[in-house]
Amino acid sequence: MLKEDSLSVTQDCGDCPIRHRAVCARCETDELERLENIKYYRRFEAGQTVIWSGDRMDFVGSVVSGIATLTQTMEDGRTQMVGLLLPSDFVGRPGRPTAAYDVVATTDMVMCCFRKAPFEDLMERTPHIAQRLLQMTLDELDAAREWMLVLGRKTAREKIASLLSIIARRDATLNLGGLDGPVTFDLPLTREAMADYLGLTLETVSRQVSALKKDGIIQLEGKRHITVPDMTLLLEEAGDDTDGGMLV
Amino acid sequence: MLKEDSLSVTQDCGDCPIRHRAVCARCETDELERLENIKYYRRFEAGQTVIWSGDRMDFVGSVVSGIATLTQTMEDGRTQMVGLLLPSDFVGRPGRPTAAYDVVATTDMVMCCFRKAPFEDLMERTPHIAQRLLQMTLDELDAAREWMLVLGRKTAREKIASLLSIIARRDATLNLGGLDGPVTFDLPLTREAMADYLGLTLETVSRQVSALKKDGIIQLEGKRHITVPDMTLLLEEAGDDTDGGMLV
DNA sequence: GATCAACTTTGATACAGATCAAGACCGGAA
DNA sequence: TTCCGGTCTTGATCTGTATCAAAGTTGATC
Repeated sequence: MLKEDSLSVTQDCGDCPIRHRAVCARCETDELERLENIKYYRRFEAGQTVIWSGDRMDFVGSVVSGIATLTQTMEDGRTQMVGLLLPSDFVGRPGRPTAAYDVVATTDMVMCCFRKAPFEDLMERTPHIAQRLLQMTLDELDAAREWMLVLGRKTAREKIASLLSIIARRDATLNLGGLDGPVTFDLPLTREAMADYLGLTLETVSRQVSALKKDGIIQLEGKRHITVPDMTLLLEEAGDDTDGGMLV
Repeated sequence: MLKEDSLSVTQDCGDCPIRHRAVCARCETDELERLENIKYYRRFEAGQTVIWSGDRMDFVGSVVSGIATLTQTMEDGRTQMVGLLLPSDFVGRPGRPTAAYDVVATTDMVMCCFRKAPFEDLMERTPHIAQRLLQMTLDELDAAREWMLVLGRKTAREKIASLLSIIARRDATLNLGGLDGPVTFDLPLTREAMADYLGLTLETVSRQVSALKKDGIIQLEGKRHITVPDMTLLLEEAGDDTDGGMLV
């Protein structure tokens, strides 16, 4: 089974993205077996906390379905989301005993977990796992840096447009591709969560979403269901370069 | 030579941090030799551009001395610094042909470079290099996420204090330790570069630096030489948790 | 020692987004 | 059906930072 170094998320084996992301055909079959042996699933409900910052964390894993957020909070309560975990994203850090961020499920979610110690052992003996994780981590780093530009230099309207673009893009590539025609998706975040991701207040988020709607850049059905008639218009609002350079 | 898996930067072999960072005693000696063979040095003057975003990049490397910045620029000129490269920091991305950011030397700088293709070959055959790079990249990712909190949720004054803390800390650990007594260092950045890092204007940076000086949190000698009489006061201004959790 | 360019500081004013406040909407429970 | 809590929208006002403008400082060069 699994004889290609595939980057895609759900082909063949629908249950466990990490197998596609972290291992490849060059790994020995019995290493795959071992990975299989230390794997287990955890199920979370919307709103449930996966782990608190500072807590002991004895597993790593990846999101199978649903969405989680990575957030940091200051003593006075100011909150910044530092990552949005969509299906296939990796969670946890080999070589560190405690969690650095709060991880919260924002929708019902399933994670595929590996006990950390055996996973680290395995990583030690299976070079391509570390190489695969390195690529994934570099991608996350690029995404984080992309987000630094959003947080530091973009206006509220541009921030909203950037966030919607990212969600639309991820949604489109995970499900039925095509960013050419109209794109439709459900917002997996509350206005407050969007605000925490964008470094804004929830009122500002609400106002800017309304403004984008009024200007015809997006269509709203209810509060969460969004249609983007023309993605290029949205990307223009986001202030991005016209190429498809955006990550996440 | 080099018989420990050392994380420190300049012991034993003063000329090339990457040897300490990316390799370790478990690697074969002849792999070390090969690493040695594909290595070369490049020297940059203050203000010189190492590479432009989008350009072909056929090397990876690390900073030996001096400081460089990683920046992103929007079409209209808005600029966000997404990384500060201090001695021992790694530059470049194995597995990607072009640079994703502008890299500019802000002081005279020396880099130790490796041609990318041979380096990737070597990485393929020497597992601990990928493992080492993974750890370094995870550290960078944490630093980027820490910075997202700064950009998204901190006030101008807190931003300045955060930046000064990071520079003071890096300076202290690279040179003569001790964050207990007063800490003295030279700012390696112009007010404009600080602004680009913090998502502010240079005028605001100037005002807030003056304010911190007036309040006795820092002392200024000339425009660039800074003394922090009491680091705990500065960290308080930065709004950080009291523990030493800050990264970079 | 004078000149010049780059960098920095300081002041006056404008504005984007925060804050405070009030309702509107919507789904679930009784 | 009504109530209720959570979520979202909208309005009025305030404020931190940007913007525009001018002058001060420093160090290099002639």
